[in-house]
Amino acid sequence: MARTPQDVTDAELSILQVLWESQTATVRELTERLYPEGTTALNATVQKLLERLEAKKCVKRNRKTWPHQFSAAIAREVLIARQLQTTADKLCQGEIHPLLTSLVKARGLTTEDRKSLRGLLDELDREKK
Amino acid sequence: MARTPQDVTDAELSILQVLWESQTATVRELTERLYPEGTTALNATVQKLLERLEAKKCVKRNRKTWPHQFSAAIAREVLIARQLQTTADKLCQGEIHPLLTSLVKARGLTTEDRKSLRGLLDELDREKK
DNA sequence: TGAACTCAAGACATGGCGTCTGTATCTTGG
DNA sequence: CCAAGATACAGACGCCATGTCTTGAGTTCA
Repeated sequence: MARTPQDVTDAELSILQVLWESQTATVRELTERLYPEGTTALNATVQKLLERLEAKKCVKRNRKTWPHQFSAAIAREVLIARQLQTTADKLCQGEIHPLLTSLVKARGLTTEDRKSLRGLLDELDREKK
Repeated sequence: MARTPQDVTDAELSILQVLWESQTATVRELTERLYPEGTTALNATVQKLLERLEAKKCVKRNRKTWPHQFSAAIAREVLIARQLQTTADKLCQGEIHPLLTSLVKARGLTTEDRKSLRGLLDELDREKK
């Protein structure tokens, strides 16, 4: 039962979080944002994380500018969907219905939440008919 | 950015999967089921995994019987809910609505799925009114 | 009692992941 | 054009989570 590497790790995710709201950033900017008290060695850390994110196609790098500009190459929604599928695979043999049931039953759904959900369902019904 | 241990690891989950369908099992039974070709050393592996699951309160052990009988102490649904909350925390600041949206938009929802979802929503509306 | 099985505690190994070091490359001010 | 400072890149390092194994003690039954 070998361990399976994670899709996007915690440190990598923290970088994506910043990029999602900043559109674009340099290594220095990211470092200052994520490690305000840190040493300059952390620049290399951020660089490495970006390198790995780039390999995973989660980040785009613009090499034309100096210093390089980084931006997210994957939407938060895609990561959410991927993560949900992973959960479904591990716990429900890929079925997503149990996940839906769980979420709907969870406290925390407001009346508006339910209304907007119904709207989504109606849309699906219409396009599938 | 220290790494955080997992809730239930893959190997641990594979044990729970068996317990969920068998109700109860011994170490030997679990080992034979999970590692059909394995050596007897794997009995200790399974034992260790059970020990950790017990510490996490995911497994109950009946010490009155010999050999000990193990059973799941946590429902699959609870683990699903927990995992979903973790995803929400990491990717949506704890909001679950984005998860719902993602799941509903994903292909794979049948007409019956949508119908049963509506039923759930109706139920909620009724009890919250 | 002795053989076979089970339990328990700890050690071990692999590898993921965050971090750091050292060096090459680029840019800018003088 | 050169020196100084910043950035990029490759590789190494170290911690620890996690799956596995070793050893020795406890239990059952013929």
